[in-house]
Order: sequence, then C-alpha cells, then structure tokens
Amino acid sequence: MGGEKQYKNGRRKSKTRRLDDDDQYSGDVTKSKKTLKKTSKVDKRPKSEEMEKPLKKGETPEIEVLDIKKENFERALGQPKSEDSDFQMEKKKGKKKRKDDDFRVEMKGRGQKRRRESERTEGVSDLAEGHTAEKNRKVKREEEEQVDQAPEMKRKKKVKDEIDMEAKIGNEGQAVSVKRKKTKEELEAAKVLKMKKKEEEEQQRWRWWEEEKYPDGIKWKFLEHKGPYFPPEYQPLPDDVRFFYNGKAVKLSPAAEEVALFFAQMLDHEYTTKDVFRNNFFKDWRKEMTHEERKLITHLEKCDFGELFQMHKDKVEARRNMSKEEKQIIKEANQKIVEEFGYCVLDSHRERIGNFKIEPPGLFRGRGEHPKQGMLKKRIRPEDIIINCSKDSHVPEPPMGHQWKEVRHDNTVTWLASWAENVQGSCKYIMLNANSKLKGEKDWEKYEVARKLTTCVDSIRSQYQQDLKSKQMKTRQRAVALYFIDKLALRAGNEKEEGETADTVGCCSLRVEHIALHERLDGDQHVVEFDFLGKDCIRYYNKVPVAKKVFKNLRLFMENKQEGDDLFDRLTTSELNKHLSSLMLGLTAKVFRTYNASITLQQQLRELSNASDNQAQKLLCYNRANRAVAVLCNHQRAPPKTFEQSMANLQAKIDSRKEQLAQAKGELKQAKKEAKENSDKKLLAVMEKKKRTVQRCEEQLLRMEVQATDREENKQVALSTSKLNYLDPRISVAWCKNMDVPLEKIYNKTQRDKFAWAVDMTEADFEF
DNA sequence: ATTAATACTTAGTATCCCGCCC
DNA sequence: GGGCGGGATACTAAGTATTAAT
Repeated sequence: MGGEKQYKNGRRKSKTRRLDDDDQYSGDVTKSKKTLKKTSKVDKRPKSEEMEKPLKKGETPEIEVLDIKKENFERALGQPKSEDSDFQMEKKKGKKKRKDDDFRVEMKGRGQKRRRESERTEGVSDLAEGHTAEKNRKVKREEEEQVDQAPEMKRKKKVKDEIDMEAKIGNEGQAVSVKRKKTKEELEAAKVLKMKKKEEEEQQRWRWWEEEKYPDGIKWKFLEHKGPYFPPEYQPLPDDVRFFYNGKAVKLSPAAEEVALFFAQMLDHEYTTKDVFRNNFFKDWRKEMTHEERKLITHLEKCDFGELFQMHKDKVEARRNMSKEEKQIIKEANQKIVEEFGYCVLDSHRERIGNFKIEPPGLFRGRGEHPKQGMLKKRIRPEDIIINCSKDSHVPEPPMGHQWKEVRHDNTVTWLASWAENVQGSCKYIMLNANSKLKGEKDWEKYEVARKLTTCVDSIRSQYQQDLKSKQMKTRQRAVALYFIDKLALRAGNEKEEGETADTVGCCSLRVEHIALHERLDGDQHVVEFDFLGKDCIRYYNKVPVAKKVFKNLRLFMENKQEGDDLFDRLTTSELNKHLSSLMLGLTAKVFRTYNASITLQQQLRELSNASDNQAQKLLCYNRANRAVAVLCNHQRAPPKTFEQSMANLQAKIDSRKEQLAQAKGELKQAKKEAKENSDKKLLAVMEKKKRTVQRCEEQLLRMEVQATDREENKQVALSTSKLNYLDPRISVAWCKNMDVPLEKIYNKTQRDKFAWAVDMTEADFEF
C-alpha cells in the first residue's frame, strides 16, 4: 500500500510564524486561516500582496456576491423563489418552522393512494395530541396482546404443531418416502408462514412518512427504553493457563490479566507487531498493574502470552465445533436479549435500536497509522452513562448496585444513551436502527436537499467558475476547492488535531505534497495528480485534467510553499459551508457528494439499461451504474484475503469447463456423424443429448466468465457504502418499476426496511 | 473568532450464517 | 457432511457539520 508513504515524515511540523507577522494582513479581508492558528503549518511565505499580485490584472470588480442572501441569489439567477427550498432548513436557524413541508404534503397524497387501511391510524391520531406514559404503556400492552392473540399467530402455531406431529410420525413410520413428503410440506408451510409474516409486518409498519412532522428540533414526544446492555464481567483465567515473564510464571491480578488477554487474543494479528501499537498497549497495561507487577514487568519482549493465546484459540475452535443444538441455544439466548434491550418505544411505536450493546473493553484498533492504536479502551460502567428518555416514561434501571451518571429528558436529540470514550475523548451514543422513523426521516431530508441542488447547481457552478478569477485569494481558493468537491466528489476535509489521529485529509485540508501538477500528461493538458490518504486511510489516487484556470490557480497556491503546507491556506470547511449555505438553504460540502452520486446513478441507469434486456443483463447494468458511483466516491475495500485463491479456483473451473466443452463438442460431432451414417433413433437421441450437454456447458462457461469479470471489477470496489448512503433509493425503486425488475434483486431485506419510505411512495416517473 | 463539545452520518472490517459443491 | 464462498449483519472508527463556550 502507498500508505507507508512520505506523510509520516514529510508532514512538516509547525514552524510557527508569530502573530505579529500577521499585522501586515490587517485590513486585508483575506486572512490566512493558518497564520492565525497557534500551530500554523504555514511557513514564511510571501506576503499577501505578493500572492495577490497576479490577480491585479484581473479586472474583476470587487465581488459582493459572497454576502448575498439566498433570495437575492435566486433573484439574480432569475429563479422564482422556490417554495420547497425552505424545506426544513428554517429550523437550523432556530426559527419556527413552517408547519407543513411541501414535499411531505405532496408525498402524503401519493402514499395515501395506496395506503392499506389499518387500525394503527386510529392509535396514531389518538396519541398525536398528548402522550402520557400511561397511554403509551397501555398502547404497547395492547399491541402485544393483539399480537399474541392474533388469529394469524394461532394459525401459524397450529401449522407448526402439525408439522412437528407429522415429523414425529414420519420418523417412526416408513422413513424415506414420508420424510421426503414431510420436507416438501414443511417447505410449503414455511413458505406460507413467511408470506403471512411479511404481510403482517407490512401491516405493522409505521408509515411515519404520512404523518405531520414535528416542529422545531423536536425529535420525539415519548421515549422509553431499557437502557444499554452491558458485556459480561471479566472471568479470571483458570490456574493452568499461565503468563510468563522472563521465563517465570506470574499470576497476574485480574485487572492486569484482563488487559494481557486482550493483547494475547490479537497475537495472530499484524497489529501486535507494530511498535506504536505495542508501546501504547504496554504503557496502558502497566497502568492497570499492581505496584508489584509494574515493578516486575518492564519489558514487553520478555512477556510470554503463549498459553493465553493458545487458550483463546482453543475457545474459538470449541465455539466453531459446537453442535447445532448448542448454537441454537445461544442464538435463542441472544434473541431474548434483543427482545429485552434491542427495542424502545418512540411515540407509541416499537422501534429497533441500532447499537444497544455497550462496546466491550479491548485494545483500540485505529485505522492506518493511528498514533493511539493499542491503547486500552476501558470498560464502560453504568456510572459513565447518561440516559435519555421521556420524563413520563419508565426510566431504565441501572444494573444491580449501580447508578447512571445522569438521566436526562432531552427530546431535541435522538440518542437513548451516551458515554465518553477514553481513548479519543469523544462521545458515543446509542441510537436507533436505520429502519426507524428518526433515521429514515433524516435520510429522506438528505436526499431532498441533494435533489434541490439539481435546480441551482448550474448557477453555483458558473459562480465558482467566475470566482476562479477573483481578486481575493480566499475566494479563489474557495472556488478551486469547490471545483474539486463538485467534480471529484471529494469530502470537505475538516481540520484535525495533529497527533490525535492518523494523518488523513479531505479537500480543504489537502497539503501541497498531495497533488502534483502536469502541464501535459498522457495526451491531456493541465493534469492534476492526486495522491493522498482519505477517510479510513483509504488512498485516493487520481489523475484528472482540469480547467486551465484551476490549474493556474493551483500553481499559484503552491508557490513558495513546501511539503506540509496547506494547499488552501485561507480556507476552512466552516467558511466554505457558510458560503454554500448562502447559495442554497441547507447546502454544505457533503451535499455535493450525495448529489453527484445520485445523479450519476440516474444517468448511468438511463444510459446503460435496456427494457428488452433479460433480467440478468439488467442487474448487471444496475451493478455497473452502482459501481460507477462507488468509483467516483472512492469506496474501496481490501481485496478479500482469499481473493487470489478464489479467483484462481474460478479460473481453474473455467479451464476445466472449457476442456469439458471441447470434449463434449467432439463427442457431439462424432454422434452427428454416426447419426448421419445410419439414422437410428437411438443414435439421434444420443446426438440430442450431446447437443444439450454442449449447450449447458457453454452456458455455464459464459456464466462463470461473466462472474469472473464481475468479481475482478469488484475486487477493490465496495458497492454497499454508496448504495446505503449516497444513492437516493427512489431512483432505484423507480428503475425497478420501469424495468420490471423485482425490488428484492436490488435491495435485500435490511435495505428494503431502511428505505421503506421510498419503496412506498415512489412511482415509476420519479426523477431525482 | 476560535476552539471545544456535541450529535449524527459514513465507513470498512470482522464475524456470522447459509446454501452449495464435492 | 464438511469446507468454502459470499451475502448479511455486527461492530465501531472516522468523518461532517452545527452549536456552545471562551
């Protein structure tokens, strides 16, 4: 990987210029963000006048545009003040929000068209007025009872009992024939059951998208849950599993032992060979030791975790070798935990929680060259946890003998519990599942904002094209950054604290060493070569021909800078976003990613798909369109560990199939010849058979070859991220309708649940 | 105007699980 | 019937963006 690269050393530490140097800038609007920062990376560079010099010829008048209000902007562009552009954004300004959102009203109409009558409606409107705990609990109870007593369920149970009964009889009777019959029937019954369940689920689904939205930042009116689920306490090792220091067995205190085990469990992982990881681990481990232990254990190299490691491996092995029954028992136990802790009641609806389990302690595994890798991630106790729920709800009980840090009732946030994590000092939250109302609504909003960008993207583009010629350095930098964000779907690139995280960058935090300028490259003019580590230390490498003005600006920005200096030294993400939100309500840098991803999917689908294709071809086309987006967004994955092997296996299969085909062809020829010579019926039949064999072989071969290319193309590309986070699901739903492809071919169950709102409301004529 | 805190989305990897092939 | 490939799910790190505090 290019990950080892120069960044580690190449990144220049701040050679701070003192603040008084900046006095020269005073009065100048364009102030470097870095020069004002105490840890400036920007070194002595020419003063702003020099930087600005080339601009002087630019006759562009002082630009006021930056400060124009949205209305002005739209007026200037000759656009009517779009009604729906007010969508949900007012609330961000803390103003009262308009009561009805246009898009919602519109959609509501659509949804209702196909709405099935359900008793739920009544309950909802009933509860809309006021939520008392009593009411909610009552509803919940009723729901449960309803479910329990539903005739459907009773019937199901009956069917199941019958099956069980039959199985018993069957096993006692004539084993073979009855058994087969049984499985067949069982399958049938299972099918029916499944369908019933599906239908039921559909009935139960909360169609929140047909309801009124809450005003302001209110996220819920009633919230009740059981609190988080804690991992089991540490069980000290049995005496026969020993830890050795310097060749001598040492019985560790439970606290030190637990941490030692964390390390031992990872011994087969590359992490444990890295110095940073080892040092961080050792430092934190020693903190957990008793005085004596700390005195004794001073060198990690002298530690022998062999027996701990072995024990861990044995455990993993044992788990793998568990019988079906044992596994079933565990599964059921887990199910029970999910039933109890995995759901909450939100405004009278039962919603799945996304991560109700507290993260167990362990060693921190950062991505890439993380300076904190190997540090101890401490066990979270109830005393660390803040609970958020309704005042009038049943407040979750802390585990026996413990207390919560705090219980609060804040309905302007969506989390149920939170705690501060010790490694990075950041906050972690327990929140709802992606299929919940809270997440779904936000997702819908996100795509609506991105969609709105469609209407003004042209003017925004022409504006930043103009800004490339601005007199002000700041404006130019912003324009170039925006150009990258728009054209290449780069992330915004917030500033990060040095030394706290791996050295990764986004657009605004690009440094001069991350790009190379080529006047001419591979027949293209003005090529920028990007090479940097982005989010999750995924390498972004790309050679892009850019507009001449952009190229020249870049050269200017890089003048008199050296490795480690910011490319956009006068730009921050918040300034950029401030500017963007003045152009369109709700517009931020990341909206461009969503917008470009979705619009690309739509275009690609239109371009590639053919109504007359068969289903497999259509699906291939969908995947290709999806892939185009994934490539644009640089969604990569490590090639599966087994990739080479499985590819070779597939190739071997293809080869052997080819041989088979050749042979079959030969035989067919022979058979044909024989059949011709004496037209015996038998021979003809043989010939037909051979023919079919050949055909089958060819089909299989083709399928495998397609599979091979598909897999090869997907080697390093992850489709799921874009599918889940960037592609407006309504595009896909509409495409399925138009192409007559079942939605299940595109979205699995989880995805259909997450996008239930889109599945329900989208017609074939949807346009992003 | 910065910085810090907060809240929430986006991201890749590990693991589970299930059907398929030998 | 056991291993294997791959999809689904679990997990949690790492981003973005806004708000609050200084």
